[in-house]
Amino acid sequence: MRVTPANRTPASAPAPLAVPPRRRYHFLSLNVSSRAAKPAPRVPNPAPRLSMKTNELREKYLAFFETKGHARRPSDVLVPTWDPSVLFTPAGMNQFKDHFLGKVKLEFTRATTCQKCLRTGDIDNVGRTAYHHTFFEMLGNFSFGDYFKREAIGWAWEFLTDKKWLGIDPKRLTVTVYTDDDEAADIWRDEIKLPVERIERCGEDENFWPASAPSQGPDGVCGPCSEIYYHPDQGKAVEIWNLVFTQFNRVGDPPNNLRPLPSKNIDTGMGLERTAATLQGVDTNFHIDILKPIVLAAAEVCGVKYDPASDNGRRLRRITDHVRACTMAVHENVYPGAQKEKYVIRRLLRRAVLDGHQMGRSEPFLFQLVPAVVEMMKTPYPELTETVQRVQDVIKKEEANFFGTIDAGLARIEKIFADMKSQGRMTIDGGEAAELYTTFGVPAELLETMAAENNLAFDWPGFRKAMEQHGELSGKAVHTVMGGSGPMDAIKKVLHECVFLGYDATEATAEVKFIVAQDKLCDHVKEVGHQNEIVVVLDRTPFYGESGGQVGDTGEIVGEKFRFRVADTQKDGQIFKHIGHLVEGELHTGMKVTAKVDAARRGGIRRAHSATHLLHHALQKTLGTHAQQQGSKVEDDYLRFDFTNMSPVSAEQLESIAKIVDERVAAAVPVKAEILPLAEARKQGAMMLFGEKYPDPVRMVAMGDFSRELCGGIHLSNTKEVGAFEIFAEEAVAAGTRRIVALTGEKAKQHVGNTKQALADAAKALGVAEEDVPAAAAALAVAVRELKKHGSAAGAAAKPTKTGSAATLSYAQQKQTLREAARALNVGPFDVPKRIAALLAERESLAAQAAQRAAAGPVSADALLEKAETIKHAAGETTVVVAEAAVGGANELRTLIDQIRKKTKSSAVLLAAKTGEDAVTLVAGLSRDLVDAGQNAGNWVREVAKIVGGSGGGKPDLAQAGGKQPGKIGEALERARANLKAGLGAAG
RNA sequence: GGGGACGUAGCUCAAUUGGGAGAGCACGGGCUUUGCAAGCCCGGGGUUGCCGGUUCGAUCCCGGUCGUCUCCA
Repeated sequence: MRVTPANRTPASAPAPLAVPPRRRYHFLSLNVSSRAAKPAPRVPNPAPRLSMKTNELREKYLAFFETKGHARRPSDVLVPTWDPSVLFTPAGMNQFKDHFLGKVKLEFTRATTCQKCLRTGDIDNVGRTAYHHTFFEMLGNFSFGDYFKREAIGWAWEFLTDKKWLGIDPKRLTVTVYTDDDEAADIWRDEIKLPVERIERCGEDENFWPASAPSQGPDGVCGPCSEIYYHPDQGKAVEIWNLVFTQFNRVGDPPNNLRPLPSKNIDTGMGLERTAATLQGVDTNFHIDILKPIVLAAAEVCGVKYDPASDNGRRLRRITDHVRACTMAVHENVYPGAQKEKYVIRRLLRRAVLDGHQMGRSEPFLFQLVPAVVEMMKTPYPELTETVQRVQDVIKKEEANFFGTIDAGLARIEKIFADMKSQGRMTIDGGEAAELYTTFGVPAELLETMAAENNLAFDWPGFRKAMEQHGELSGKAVHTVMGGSGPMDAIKKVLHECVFLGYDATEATAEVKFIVAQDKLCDHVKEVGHQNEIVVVLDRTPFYGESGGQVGDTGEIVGEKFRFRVADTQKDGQIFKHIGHLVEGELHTGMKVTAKVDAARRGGIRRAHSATHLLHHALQKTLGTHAQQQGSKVEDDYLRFDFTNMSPVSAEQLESIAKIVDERVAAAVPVKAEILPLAEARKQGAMMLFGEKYPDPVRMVAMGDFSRELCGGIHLSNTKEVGAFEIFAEEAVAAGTRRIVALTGEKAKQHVGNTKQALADAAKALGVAEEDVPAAAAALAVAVRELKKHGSAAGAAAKPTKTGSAATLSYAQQKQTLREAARALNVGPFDVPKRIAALLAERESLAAQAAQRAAAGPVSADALLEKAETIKHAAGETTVVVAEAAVGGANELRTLIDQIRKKTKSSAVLLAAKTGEDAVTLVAGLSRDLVDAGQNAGNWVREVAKIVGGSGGGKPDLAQAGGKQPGKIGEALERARANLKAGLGAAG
């Protein structure tokens, strides 16, 4: 007889419905096929809501806690850029960190959420097990110093078992509590009336948060927890809800290191997919109502049938999980990339692509699943529907990139595997793995998986070492900047910070605190060799140290009888390093000095930096909010700005961007910087830049009401001071990232002048109106090409017609015209006049040569054959042509030789041409029979070339040579005849 | 910013120590066929990304540059 929860005897010990064995994760073995073949036996009292939809569960949870006075809050973003401690939101409590710590004013003390989460800790299990995901949703209810264990436990039980809510049979549930937590255990036993044998006490590694906190730490807020398990008809129990009671502050190591918190908190987490799976009676999360359709869509796109127990079944589940994670992340503007959260997304995407590749896909397919994901997820997250196209574009592009290298990468991998087999090696070399990764972008984790499938080990230490070397090699140029760790560490221990005065001043008095020369701390220096740089550290400084993309200041530090030229300023933590050379006198620590920043250069930097913010604003306005900053470099009236955009920015868009910036400059808007709490800045809508770790409080730079950015840089006081703004270039830096280079102030004005000048010069050289420059330039290039190829150009002499309508072009048009001309000539814009001059000269000289040849008359094979002589030798009879031919180059000589060969049975031809004032080209050809007889065209022509001061060689049947003395062609040809006859042993 | 790979016909790719730039597909024309599918014959199409160096001679070697991919910072 089957034992079901309903007919077990609670009295027997050990309790048949015991809490499952302790494990960090609980999941069912995925044994779907046998289950499918044999329907689950009837349960006497099946759960009444066996078919509850996931969306219904999510809504019920939130609604239930609303009835208990909770504020329903939206999910926080998947990638919380405001929280530098995590890459992705790992749990529901993350957005309430400050609430728990009492750092923010509480507008509510009870909250409930359904949070989008992403974890990669168990990524290898995804698809293989029933319950592992990367992306998942977590339901939770939270108390910030409000209710505690009694309510948390009571409400959890009510929600799970009450017929109005989930209505789960109480007999299917068991719980665990922390070993010391009598309070929780008593509530379960006395108030919930749960039999004691269904309450298990567990140690700190399982029922404490963070795990093992009491003995091992970390210090900080922590507490015991209580987990609720669901016992299905078959298989293992599932942990569906974890109630965390944060009631302690851990200080130091035991004993007596857990201090009670004045206000105790509740933090609970219920896995949405996992609970849905139990309620829907399916044995893997991937078969619930919001995931199964994606699995099936993946199967269709991949052209396979979904067989849950097969390899492909596992691959399809992994694809389902990963494409859902990627969709949600890309929707939030987290694109696949090389670092941090971007790399995580890239890895997920590539893993899924590899799965598809193994099922026979060779073109992007994941992007086709985006609509299916959105369809399943749009009820709780309707905003997903607005970005489907962009998300698909991004995913497709990344897929295409990887498909582009995957074949080369896989070919290499196969070769490695084959080599290893033949050599009997069992471990993938770390160096090879690193090369594969750095060249083809095959993530090491992927290679490791593939190696395992071939029963090969993976050399992780070797891989890491190789990557370290790669990193050193790549970073070498950067790291040669002086100031090793030794002296700087010592300085930081003594001097914690250096007061920065540069926001308000470019000059200040200060005291020399440290001098570093030759990587050693010095009390004084007097070098004037200027070989190695010296670092000076002051107690206060107006010099800006390079950070946030803004370059370091330059200038001078002067004092009594000395002058130190600052070539660069770097920031090491809070210490400013003035790097440069002593150009006069001696420098001692303790000296009173005056630090003077190069104010003109600083002015240019300020213009460029404020312009950067205007540009960012204009980009977002023109291209959309996805055009977010990816990095920038701000120098003296020069800026580089990288941002997210999938395609090149069109000329029209660039014009619009420039126009917006110009308008903002003309509007003369004040620029204000203020220090305020991070949370407040976020509330005011400040733009957070990727990858930057913001301190709290932060500095926010605002321009009017349109731009708010967190920025430590130095800005203008009014946008009008930017002066001129000129976009210099737009280019790609990486897939999905574009770069705009722009100039401000003087440099922008100069650039405008240069552009106008270059176009004017080009027009003058070509003798056409400015607007006709691109066409004329293209025609010129074609003419030169024709001349080179055919020795004559029909249209070469025809000058482009000069249009009388010299309509003055606007500057934007001039810029565009010059760019078109540059593209036609394949050079940079400012090289256009130079290139045109070079082409004109080349056309001139080619035309002259052509004219010379034309005067000498046409050269034909027949004409040459008329002058041929026939010689008899041991092997037969050969037609010999040794002559000068007035042609343009080796190609034409070869053509003549070919023609002679076709017209004769056996031939030996050596032709010479004067191909320049002091250049001779010789080509020799022998017919097959002569080659077979041991003759060699290479030797023949080489000997002859010596006479005209050159050398040569080639293949036995055709060879060429060159020389420098056209005057000796006649002599050379004599020798050629003589040598040939001698070689053939001719009778004469 | 640095390391690596790649860049050849419209597309996919070849081209032995440096020695005459090719194939397949696509395209155009013709033939065969009632038509289709297909087959056969012929043909057009190239700045070997660009600039420079070495060399008698560079797709090939070297330097630089641009573009794409990739990794590191």
